[in-house]
Amino acid sequence: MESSDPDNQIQESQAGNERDRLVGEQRLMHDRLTKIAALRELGIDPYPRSYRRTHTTAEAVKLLEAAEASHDDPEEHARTEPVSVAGRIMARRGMGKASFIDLKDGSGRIQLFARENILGDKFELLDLLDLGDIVGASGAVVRTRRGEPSVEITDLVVLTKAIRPLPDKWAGLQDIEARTRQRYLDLISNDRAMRNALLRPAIVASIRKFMQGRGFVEVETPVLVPVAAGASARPFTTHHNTLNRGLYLRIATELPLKKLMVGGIEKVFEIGRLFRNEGVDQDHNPEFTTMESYEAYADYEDVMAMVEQLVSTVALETTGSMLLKAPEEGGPDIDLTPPWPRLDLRQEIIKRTGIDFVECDDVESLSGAMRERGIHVEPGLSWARLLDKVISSSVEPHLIQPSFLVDYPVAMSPLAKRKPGVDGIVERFEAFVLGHEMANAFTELNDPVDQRARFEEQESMRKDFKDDEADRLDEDFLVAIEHGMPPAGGLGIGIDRLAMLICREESIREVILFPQLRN
RNA sequence: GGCGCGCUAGCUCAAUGGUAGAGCAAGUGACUCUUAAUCACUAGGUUCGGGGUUCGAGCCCCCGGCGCGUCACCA
Repeated sequence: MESSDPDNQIQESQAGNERDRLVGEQRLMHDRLTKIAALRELGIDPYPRSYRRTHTTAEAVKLLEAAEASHDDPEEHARTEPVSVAGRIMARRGMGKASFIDLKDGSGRIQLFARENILGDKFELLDLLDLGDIVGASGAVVRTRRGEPSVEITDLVVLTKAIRPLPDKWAGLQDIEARTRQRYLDLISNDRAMRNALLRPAIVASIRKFMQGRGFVEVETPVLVPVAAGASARPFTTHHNTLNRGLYLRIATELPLKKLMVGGIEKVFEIGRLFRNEGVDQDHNPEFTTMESYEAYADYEDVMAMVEQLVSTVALETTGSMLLKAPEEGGPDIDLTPPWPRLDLRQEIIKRTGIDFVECDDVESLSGAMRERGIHVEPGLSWARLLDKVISSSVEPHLIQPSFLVDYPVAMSPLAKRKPGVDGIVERFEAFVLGHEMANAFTELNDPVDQRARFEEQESMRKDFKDDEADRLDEDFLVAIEHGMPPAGGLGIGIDRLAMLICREESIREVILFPQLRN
């Protein structure tokens, strides 16, 4: 470091002055950039193009355990063949002529044990390393006196110098805004964030496997659509320049999938992103993921059986159990083992509120009954929207263990088939766990004349109640089913909600890597 | 959108209206089995932004920004 060249000394002191002028994060970055320059001075590239590792950290630990298991001389310590590992420096404990480094990779962590007498000149490299840097290290895996599996390193390679510091090594990143805006820091420093990030794709893979195992064909249908139909929601709008026409982002995949039913794909499903131009809160994100499936010749009883099998199987595959233990923050254990109770919607509403929607069959009587029971009534809502409110405020919160609400009023369900022999009721169910709706399904309406009438009713609701979330008439779809859609059972299941359940997270933000923030 | 809460060092958090602090991270030094290493020293602040009240504001008031919670709606 010291130099007899006076110019050099002046430069060094100027550099020192420059450092003194810098404050906070600027100085932290300056120090790291200075180390990068020093590495280059030594002919070391701080960003080499690749590194050949022989073992992940988890594999290295396993290797040591195997060596110890086949080791017969208790006097001598087990020692593996040399390995090469790579990862991010998470902590460092310097001991003068020895140093301990915690290295983290995608599989776990391992300690690096650096000793000057073994590493030689390379020991000085440690002075140029920082927490957050990515390095490669090689050497035999041994166990230290304190029992920690460690790579006793003979070689150390800088793979990436970081120029910004990591979050607090103990507390991690706490601020929810920073955790979502800079999810990479969350993933590095919070184990639960990484667990969730990996659990969700495992859930999706498991769903796909389940559906494919039952002979369902996965398809992709358009995100950009001329009519945002198939559900009750406000759509996002966009514009195609060359075609010079307005388009919507889809709010459901239901109608195109049913067109494929007409076409003869008898078991079909799609896992995809939907977009709804509505609020952001603990369990709503404007873009979210669903799995929708349609099975020809099945009815909603078949679908109910499939849903309880699907959800319990996915939980078993991804967590090893159908029993979801309560998280540390508290809450009930959840048992997903089938069968789940089937609860008649009408009876459940009566049980919780005393309101019988068969008697309160118009807006006046229903809103009156709601007001009597202290349920806030927004003026100008349709009967269907009012009843939906009764259900979500008075029934859903009680559905903690998995259960099905069964048989909905036709006014709430424009795409579901009427239940034979029961006036005003359709064959529809929703699945609930922890008070959240997980799935919505019905025996699909395939009578084209009735379907057209239902759409027209929705259109008039849009006008009469200024309900811009009412479902929309899709002429192309009606023409399709006028050619004959087989009887079918359909399902929509919220992947984000399912991920929340299996991750035992209360907020949708914890299972979406980059959720929408407010404003 | 209404209401409530929050925003202080890179990170995690303190601070009766009265000199803005600690731990981690950083820098210097000591240390060859540590693991939230330890020990000594050093540096690091537009207290989210703007206005106001006050002798004096991180703290009280007003306006704005961002976030969270809650109410309403969608899965």
